[in-house]
Amino acid sequence: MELPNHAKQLLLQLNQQRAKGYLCDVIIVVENALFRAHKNILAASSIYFKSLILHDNLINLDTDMVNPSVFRQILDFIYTGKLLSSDQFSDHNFNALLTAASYLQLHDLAALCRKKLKRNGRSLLNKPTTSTNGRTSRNQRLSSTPVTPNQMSGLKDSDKTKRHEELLKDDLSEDEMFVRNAHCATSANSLSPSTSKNGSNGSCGMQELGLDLSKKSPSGSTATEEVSPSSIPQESPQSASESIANSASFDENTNTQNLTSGEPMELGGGECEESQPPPDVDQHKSSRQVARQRRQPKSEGRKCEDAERGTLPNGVAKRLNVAGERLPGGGHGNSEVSFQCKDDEEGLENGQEQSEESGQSESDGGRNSTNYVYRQEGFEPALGDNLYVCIPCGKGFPSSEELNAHVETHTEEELYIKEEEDDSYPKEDEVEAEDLSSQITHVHSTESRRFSCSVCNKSYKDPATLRQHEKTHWLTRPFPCNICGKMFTQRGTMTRHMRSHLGLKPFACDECGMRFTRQYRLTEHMRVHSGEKPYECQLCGGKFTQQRNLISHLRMHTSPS
DNA sequence: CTGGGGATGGGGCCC
DNA sequence: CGGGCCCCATCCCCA
Repeated sequence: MELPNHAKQLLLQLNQQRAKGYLCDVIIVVENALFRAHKNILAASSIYFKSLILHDNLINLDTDMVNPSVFRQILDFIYTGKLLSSDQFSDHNFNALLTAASYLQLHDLAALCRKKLKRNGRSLLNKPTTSTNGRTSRNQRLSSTPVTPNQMSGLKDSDKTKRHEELLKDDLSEDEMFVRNAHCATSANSLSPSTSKNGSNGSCGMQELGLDLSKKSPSGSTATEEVSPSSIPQESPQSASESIANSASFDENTNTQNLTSGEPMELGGGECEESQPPPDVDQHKSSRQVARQRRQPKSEGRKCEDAERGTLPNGVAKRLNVAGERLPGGGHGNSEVSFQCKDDEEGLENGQEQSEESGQSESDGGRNSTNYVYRQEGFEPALGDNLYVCIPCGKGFPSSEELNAHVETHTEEELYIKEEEDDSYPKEDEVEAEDLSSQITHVHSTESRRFSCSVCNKSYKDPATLRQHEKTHWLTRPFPCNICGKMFTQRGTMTRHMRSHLGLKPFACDECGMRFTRQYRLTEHMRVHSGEKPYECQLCGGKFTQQRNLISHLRMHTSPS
């Protein structure tokens, strides 16, 4: 007994899920575009994907072998078994597809392309011929003898680059080359409004953000062989899928990115430059790093636990639910959408309240749980595209910038939160922490701090800093994360947050190759190698490499136990 | 099993 | 806008 359409229906469902980001657990980065997908599907389609996604949730494909538009077609093919017929399927397109399919070891697709090219009478796949300019088409040569990623990675960089250049020349039409560049430029502009405002300078936005995708998940097959610490994403599959799904959810709601099936999420630019080989850090790998590699799965589980307990960043936790609620098209209610950890027994039926409350109380002490507007909270059908809502007046705005501008038109009295019960600055734990910190550092002199906050009386040296501080009292957070939607008061914090989404760690340790999202972390880390312990406990003489550990230690001294 | 220490990640915020 | 520091939270190791 066999259901005739079972496989077809299954694929259909999976493709729909992909379009909505449901249960997607891997991000594929192609140039500046992000694609979400399901690991199982990719693994079932290609040995190459299978090996890549085994250790990584963020895959960065070699941009010389595949470009975003081609990869979109490929992804569609993987999920549907069909190559959409359209005018765009020129021979050039099939060549590009063939190259990419070979690179990704999608043998069926490669065979289809070869067949199509052969049918068009232009295929030189099986019998290399001389092209009009007398050159042998290296693309076709490659296609007939697919280069496995391992083979490719075995090439010297120079050879690889050369080969890529050859492939590019042969595979991509002038138009495609143009599109690639234009794509880069436009996506730099499609970065968050704030970033795009700064212009792209002809480079892709990632670099402006300090986001180096190639460093995160190097192209080629390195991930298939040995997983360097840097290639292990910090993001659990769970959080990755949350991010993607959540991103999709409000993309669909806000039409800001207008995702369609397989359409790349315009992250806001990527590197136009050729992907760089990963730094060879394996031989420097410390035992600790190896240990960390080992425990990575556990830390993923930990994030699941965090989600359960609502200790994930509030925006993430919240969108986890919102994504389920607000997906358009009906039929995708909460019951169908589940981004829970697989071992989550408790479920998220009441998870929205949990994540909203506990999630925020964790990181923000609960202070902003009622103060700040999240886009989803402001999302009402009546608001249309004006999803950035000002709480005091209820007006909606299409962008954070406009909301920001609007907020500034309010008077201070309107803007500041009159919550006497919560405005006991500093809070108790802050006082305690300050007591501890005061044992290490001295209190700032207030003499030169002429500019004081009218809300909490904190004083600052210059008006700009005061203004920056005052924004922390605002009702809104003007800088949303493009991936999870979490809002931030400072753009820099949001940018930093984005790095954690993407597992981007631009700051590498020269000693062991370990990578960090922040320079300061690297500085901190370097003391591990130098053995420097500049922080000394005045009570017991204990020395520490990090100030925070000294503070933690001091807490041990001062605690009643 | 427990507590302390080492190390790391993420957010807030000031400079 | 980046750097730096503070906070909290967490993990792992080890005594």
